[in-house]
Amino acid sequence: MPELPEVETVRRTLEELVQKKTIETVHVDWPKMIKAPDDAEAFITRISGQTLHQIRRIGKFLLFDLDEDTLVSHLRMEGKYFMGTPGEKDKHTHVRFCFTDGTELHYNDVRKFGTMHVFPAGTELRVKPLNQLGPEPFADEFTLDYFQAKCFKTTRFIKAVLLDQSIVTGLGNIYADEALFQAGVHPETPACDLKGDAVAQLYASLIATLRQAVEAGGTSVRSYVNGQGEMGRFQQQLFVYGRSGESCFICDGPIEKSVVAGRGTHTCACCQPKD
DNA sequence: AGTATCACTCGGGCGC
DNA sequence: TGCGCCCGAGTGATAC
Repeated sequence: MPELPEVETVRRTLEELVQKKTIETVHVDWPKMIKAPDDAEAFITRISGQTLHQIRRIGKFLLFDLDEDTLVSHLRMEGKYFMGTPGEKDKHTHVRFCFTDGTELHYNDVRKFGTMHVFPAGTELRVKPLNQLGPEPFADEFTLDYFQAKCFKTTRFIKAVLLDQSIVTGLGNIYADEALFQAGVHPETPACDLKGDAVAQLYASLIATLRQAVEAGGTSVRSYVNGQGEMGRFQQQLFVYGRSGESCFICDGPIEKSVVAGRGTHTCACCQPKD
């Protein structure tokens, strides 16, 4: 499931492949994934003829800057982009962007959970789904003070806080579990009960974990590959995610799996004591 | 208002 | 072979 590091890797690899290409036409085989404009035909006619200038990323969203519009794309669970063979598609390819030079960008999504919105350029940050997002973990606004204040005023489990995109955007299940482990914090700790040094440790851990994952080109679990079809390397550095039943690299105790905030959660009881 | 819970989107993969 | 169920990001509805 692509989180910030995976989406950033897709952004980097994809931008090289499609920058300055002009969309001739678009084929949409699953109209339900087009959320704005209201119908897929309007989506197609609107972006046809426009040139792609750059790809930005906000949280887990990709933003394709066109001449007049911005295409906002969320990969959700298993969405992926790649340069496809013109005219060739498998049953999970739902959108094909055909460029004037004869090449095609394909959007493929087994789960069909991904979404696309098109807005007039410059307005995308003022409307859903981007207007509810909190700061990026690497942004100047995401300070320790900010994070501390958010934690201090809620009784929710810290894991739920980390997954809340309106508090900090880009974290998902993998990096939430990894950051909590590295900080030695139990995911079911009420955020307001965290000691000052635990908040600081967690703040540092989540930034460091995400930074390392971006450097490694993301984590390949399930089917994630970047825009050029390559796997990420960060799975070699996971301490807890997907390791239930295996032994902890630090203390040799068992990695346990439970459900916290409605999500499968991986912990080491010894390294992340509940109190 | 903040919080918790659920339904919903979907299909591969699983257990039985 | 086939059925029911789980998983999960995000949104929206509901209830307290």
